Amino acid sequence: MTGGIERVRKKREVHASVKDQKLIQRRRDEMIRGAVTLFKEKGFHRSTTREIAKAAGFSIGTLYEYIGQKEDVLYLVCDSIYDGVKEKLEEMNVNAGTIENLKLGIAHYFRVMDEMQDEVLVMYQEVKSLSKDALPYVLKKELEMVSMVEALIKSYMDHEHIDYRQQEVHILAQNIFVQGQMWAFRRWTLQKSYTLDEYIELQTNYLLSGIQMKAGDGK
Amino acid sequence: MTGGIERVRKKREVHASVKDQKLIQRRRDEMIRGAVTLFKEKGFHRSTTREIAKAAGFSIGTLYEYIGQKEDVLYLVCDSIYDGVKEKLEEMNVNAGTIENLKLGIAHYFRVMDEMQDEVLVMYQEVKSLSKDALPYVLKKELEMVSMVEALIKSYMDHEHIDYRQQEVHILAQNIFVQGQMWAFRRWTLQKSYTLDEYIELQTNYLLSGIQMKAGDGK
Amino acid sequence: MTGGIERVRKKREVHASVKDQKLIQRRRDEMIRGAVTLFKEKGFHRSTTREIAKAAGFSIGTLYEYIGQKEDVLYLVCDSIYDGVKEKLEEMNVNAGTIENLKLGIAHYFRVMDEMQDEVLVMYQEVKSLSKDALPYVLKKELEMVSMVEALIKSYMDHEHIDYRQQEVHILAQNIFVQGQMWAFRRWTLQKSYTLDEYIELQTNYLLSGIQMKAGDGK
Amino acid sequence: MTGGIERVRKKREVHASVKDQKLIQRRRDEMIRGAVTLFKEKGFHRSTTREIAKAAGFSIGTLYEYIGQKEDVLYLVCDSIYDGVKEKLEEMNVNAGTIENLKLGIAHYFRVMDEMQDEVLVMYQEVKSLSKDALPYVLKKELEMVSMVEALIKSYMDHEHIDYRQQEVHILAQNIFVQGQMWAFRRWTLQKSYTLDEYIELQTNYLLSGIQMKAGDGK
DNA sequence: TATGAATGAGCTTTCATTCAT
DNA sequence: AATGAATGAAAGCTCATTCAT
Repeated sequence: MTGGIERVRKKREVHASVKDQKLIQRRRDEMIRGAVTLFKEKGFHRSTTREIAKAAGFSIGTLYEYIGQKEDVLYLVCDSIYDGVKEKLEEMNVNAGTIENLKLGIAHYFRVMDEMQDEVLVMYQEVKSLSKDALPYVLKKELEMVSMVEALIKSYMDHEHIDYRQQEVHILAQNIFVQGQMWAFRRWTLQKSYTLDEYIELQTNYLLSGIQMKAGDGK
Repeated sequence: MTGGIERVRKKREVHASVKDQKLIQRRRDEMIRGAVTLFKEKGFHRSTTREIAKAAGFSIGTLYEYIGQKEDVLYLVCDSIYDGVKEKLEEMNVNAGTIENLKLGIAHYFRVMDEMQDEVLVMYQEVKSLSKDALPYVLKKELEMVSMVEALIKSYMDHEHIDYRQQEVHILAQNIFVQGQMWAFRRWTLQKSYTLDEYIELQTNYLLSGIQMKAGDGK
Repeated sequence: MTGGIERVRKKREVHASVKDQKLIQRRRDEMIRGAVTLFKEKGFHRSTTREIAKAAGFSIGTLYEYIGQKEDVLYLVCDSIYDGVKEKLEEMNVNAGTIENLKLGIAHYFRVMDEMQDEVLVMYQEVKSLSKDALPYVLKKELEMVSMVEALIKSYMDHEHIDYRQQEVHILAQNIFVQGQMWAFRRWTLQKSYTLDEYIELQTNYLLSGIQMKAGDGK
Repeated sequence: MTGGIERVRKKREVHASVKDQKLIQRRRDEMIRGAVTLFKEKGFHRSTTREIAKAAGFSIGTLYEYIGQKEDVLYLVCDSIYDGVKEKLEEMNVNAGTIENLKLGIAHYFRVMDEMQDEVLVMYQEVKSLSKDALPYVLKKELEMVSMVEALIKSYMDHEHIDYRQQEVHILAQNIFVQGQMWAFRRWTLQKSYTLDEYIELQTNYLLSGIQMKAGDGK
């Protein structure tokens, strides 16, 4: 099912009748902004193309000048959210490898998830609606993000000369990644029990205890 | 959005024209079985009521003798999956409180998630399609399941006289719970890297290191 | 383009959701009747599916219970017209081989074309709108009709022991066939200049002079 | 429907925003050339104005500088094809009235039909799509062409002092005219059975036998 | 209780036409 | 004179739901 992910390179092409690339970018941004709001509220399937066009601020005819089919909107939205998240994550470049750095990195990731929780929610509820065609492009991006988390952990472990197995670091990265999303998609329960700061502290302590135990062993 | 969860008591009523309760139960079971297969493949929105009826083995007219609207099928499916999971979890009653017991409990939960991964996937991809009306009933069940995990941890901690804050145990339970689902809904990447046993071992070690560090502190 | 005609055997399948074959036949007959009237006036392309449904006396939803796509209506119409023409032609079985018989046969064909001129017109204006898929089935029927005319001529020639080349009889049959249709699709000019009887007489004389000259030669 | 034909005089006006008549002519020629190719392949209704513009080598905006509505393209195309056919027919001016001349004239007409069979096909498949408004202009041209054939026959008959009724010559002209078109629009069957030369010979023999029989009677 | 034909609101998508640049 | 982005009416088609049998 996902065997083709590794081979995915370029972005998926979305058909546009309009030729002006600048304009395409601008209109698609408007489209995405509107669509996120809409999908947040009603989901992709319950949103009509007319509603999407309206939310974007143009007519249905114009919408179809910039996409080939309804699904393209979903792809553009997912793609854009990933880019947004990735960009925000890259803002904070933390490679020093100290324990402080690791903590900061994790906290930063959780805060990004908090800021973009609507988008994260939309994406997580809707990716599965993407066709077999578009899915790999999005999943590839997700893996890239997990890799970023992984790099952060390795940077720390290398710096501290902690011995680790690739598998362990990988699963740890996945856990952190999912716990970040959890804050968004389980907010109906989590955000009633914890503030963001509490959540960050609890999860960080917990994550680090796992890592440091290892560190204790390793030394 | 979910403020009403606590007040939810009875099951949500699903309209049926037929009176015979036994028959209702039988037909709905057939319906659910067919629907799960269908939703697994095409999702709720892309499945038509005709397809659901066919998969269940009866006519569209008959389908509507046992439900009020299409969404009811989704509700029944989600409800039934939760019941299924819960039942399986309850099969293994592990309250001894020993470390072995905790490990067994966690492993058991992960194995149940593995066995029912299709169902878990369906549920996780589709709950968001439930109306405001039906959602609370389903979320309530989810909380019950988290509570089961929580109880398992507490039982261990109490037995070991480990000091803990409610908040910590709660987040731990949520983590375990989500990690179990993760095995199902991130199988596209996880199940390429790990066998179920590896996954269980890695996650258990990791979870316990967090807990035991605590234990070390506590004593 | 038409290389596949010879291999066409069964009727082209037109999708129907309804199962009752009797009902399908009845509804399709209603549909065809309405559609012919409509196509006569506006042509296939300018007629909407809603108009077709209305002309047939049922809703758009019902229309699509009996066809798979709009084009199927055109196919059914063309198919039905051919069947109608063929049936009428077969009513008069003229194989005696006398000159009187030949004349009667030709006259009968022209009269059928006159009776069904609306249908003939519709078919001639719209066959080209059939997809590559459906066209062969219709062209095959046309060839069958030309063959009927051909048989009529041969029957006469054999009876009169006239020597003929296959090619000549074939082209003669094609001419008669087309002259019959001509009465319908050039009615805007022909029917202003001639009554049907005049037309029949003129064309018959003309056709026979060609044949009989041959006969004179042959003897 | 066609009662107005006789009163049709000037060409139908097609709206143009551009003033320069030379330019209009040039652009329309480009347009017609492109459109014929397009209509040949997909028909008028299935061709979009964008495609027409593209095939003509200019933008959709420019297209509408030279026509008022889509249908005008069809009118221009039909009109142009008629002009083309007529021009070719007039190339060979055969009025000598001899039997040779008649044969040559008929053969020439058939050869023109063969050369322009794509155009003939397009025209015959699409005239019916012309509005009530434009049709008379085109039908008038058709009658003119039938008259040319008629003149050819009369010229022969007069020269040979053959007695004829107007009606007979008229129907004969119509037959020849239609047989020429037949070569184009029934090519799917005719051109598999005959070469053009065979077709010409067969039809000519046949036509002449009718005429000469008459001649024999007449004397 | 079971059936499936009938319905029509509503969906996605197209495309002739306009008009500011 | 030329362009092409914008428009929205209208098209084909689907499908949840009803109801007579």
